[in-house]
Amino acid sequence: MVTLAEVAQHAGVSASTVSYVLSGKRSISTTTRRRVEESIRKLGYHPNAGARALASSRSNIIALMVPLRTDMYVPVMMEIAIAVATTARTHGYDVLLLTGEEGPDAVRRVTGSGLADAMILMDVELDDERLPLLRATDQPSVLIGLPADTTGLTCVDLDFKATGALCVEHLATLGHRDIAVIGEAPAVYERHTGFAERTLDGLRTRARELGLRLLHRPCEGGYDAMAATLARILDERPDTTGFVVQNEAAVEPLLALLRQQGRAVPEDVSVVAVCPEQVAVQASVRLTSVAVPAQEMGRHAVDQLVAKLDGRGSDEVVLLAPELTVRASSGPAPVQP
Amino acid sequence: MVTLAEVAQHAGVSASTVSYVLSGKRSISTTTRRRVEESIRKLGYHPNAGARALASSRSNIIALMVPLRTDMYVPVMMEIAIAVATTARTHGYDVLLLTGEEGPDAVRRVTGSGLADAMILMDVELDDERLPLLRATDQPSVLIGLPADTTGLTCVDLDFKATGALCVEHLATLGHRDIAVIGEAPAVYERHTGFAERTLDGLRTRARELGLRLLHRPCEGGYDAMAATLARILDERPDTTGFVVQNEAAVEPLLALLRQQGRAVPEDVSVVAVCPEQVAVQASVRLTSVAVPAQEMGRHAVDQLVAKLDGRGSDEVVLLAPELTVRASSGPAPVQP
DNA sequence: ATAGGCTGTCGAAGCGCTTCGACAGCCTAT
DNA sequence: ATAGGCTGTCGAAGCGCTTCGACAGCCTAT
Repeated sequence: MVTLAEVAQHAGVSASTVSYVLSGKRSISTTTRRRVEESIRKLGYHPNAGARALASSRSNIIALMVPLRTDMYVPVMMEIAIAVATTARTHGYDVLLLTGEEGPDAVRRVTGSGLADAMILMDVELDDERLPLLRATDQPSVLIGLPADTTGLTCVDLDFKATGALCVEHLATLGHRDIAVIGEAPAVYERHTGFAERTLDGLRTRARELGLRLLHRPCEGGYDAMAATLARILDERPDTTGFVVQNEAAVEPLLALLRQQGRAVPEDVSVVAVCPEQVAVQASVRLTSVAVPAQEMGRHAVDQLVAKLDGRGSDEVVLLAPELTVRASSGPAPVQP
Repeated sequence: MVTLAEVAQHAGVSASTVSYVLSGKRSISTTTRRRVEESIRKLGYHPNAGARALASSRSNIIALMVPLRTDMYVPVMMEIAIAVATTARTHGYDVLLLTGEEGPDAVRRVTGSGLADAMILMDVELDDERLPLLRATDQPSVLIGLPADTTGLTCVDLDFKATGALCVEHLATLGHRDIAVIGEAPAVYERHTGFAERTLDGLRTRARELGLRLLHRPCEGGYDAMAATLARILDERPDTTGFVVQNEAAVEPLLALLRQQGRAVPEDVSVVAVCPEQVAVQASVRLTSVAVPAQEMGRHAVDQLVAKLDGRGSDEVVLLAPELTVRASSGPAPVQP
């Protein structure tokens, strides 16, 4: 492995000069800089990460904690993770992948060992046990998701309350009066993952304001669960003409069931989904949807974190505004017979 | 931050003694060890990662290169990534997440800087430009996937040729004579990702051996593309009764289309999928399928890598045997009218 | 003409570990 | 009784960087 000393010797300068060329922290004459850069290139020099971390007490690494479960919103997670890795690189940072498995210990380990300079936490629960640790340390962190108490924390998330409101508004505008919400699996609500409850809050609040009737039913993914849920909904509210689906795994089963029962989309019933763009576009009916802006969330989280690391930026909660894209699954409510 | 020197002072021993307690590389008396461990616990000591890496020239980090594209086999990728992270932790390693974006430069950077001790590469293409670099360096690596030339490389993958053969055999046993393969998107074949071609090879070879007629059509995901592909297949081979689907995004559209055309599954046509378990189970018909053993691949790759890092293990290609699970989508071929 | 201030470069110290050689003190074999 | 070999511990060197203080050499303002 090539060292900085070797580069210095090759260029005929001192080690510190090479270091300053690399960091730009002191001015270096153009001729010297050129010579050093040439030597770096010729020798194929890469600064030793450990030495650099030790000397500067900066690892240039961002830790990303992803949920261990692989059963839910996986595409969104993956998209965020990749956006984080890509954006981090543009700022000169690498990304360390941690699973939620270690829990709070992971936070202690990372902050204690200087493995990473900062952390991004995904899938934060309303009352997450890692939060006190984050507040206690001076290592910057950003949450993707919104816990119950955000004091002293920086968070990025989609504005799920506004998302819920937006879905209801869209259906209301089209004349739908009875709306059913196909929610996430019951387990999601039990874990108190904030986004599900916030969406529901937005849906309910706006529905009340607009005088609509709203029915909410959690639903496991898959065909059988969806069939049971749909049957129940149509028993309870036969006049339902608008559906809001938040569970990706329920989207295609719902469409299949509606088709099977002779309910045409969008002529008889309208469907609005909260899901990644790809799911909306590839579904058997192109879905009117609010996209979860996974890439933007990942990018934003890193930008925030880097700002903090540079001494800029501060604690704040950023809620990204939802955007509803109208596609082929929603239309005017059928005229009452 | 607590340092090793502070622990040493607290325990009343020298720094090297603490180091040896931590590493176990020299014998330490039980009393001393207890005392040191107690001090470590009390002070909440975590070894500084940079200092350790510098002194030992070992970072205890494994780099994982994931593909940048987020448009394909995402759940599989994510499952592998999480299995890698989890397994690595059990061996005391952390995982650095790299996207394919940097290409070969990422390999140079990692090996040159000592950022990681070893690498795992996912989504390796048949003639990947990173391979020469891997062969040239003495840093251990494992590929998930199978390039054209595996000399000097360690690879882990599902045996896709056997997978193809297994699907054909299953349908043949049930009496199907005309089989159609819904393949991956054309772009996948153009990129020469090995697995698609190897599956096809297995399908064709076994079909020939068993005297079956086989039609292969690449297919983009989604409903419209699937509709066009299916129409074409049924025009060309109206007697087709067996389908093998490799593209996850085509599964549900295919089932919907078959239903729509009045072809019952499995009474009229049988469907076998190559996809993650979850997709097979949650589909509108529970699918007979060969699962891609993502977790096992990730775990195996790490185990191999750690063996190499410990001086055990050697270059070899491990192909995991496919397993076909019979579910509700396949049955005896219909009796000829 | 000269003081004072830049600009560019160097040398040395230090970051927090690991690891090597040394050796004190004991045990065992003769 | 004594040589030789363990066992357990220490001190020092070194890993490859960053960063601080020092200062030579020049320029500019008076």
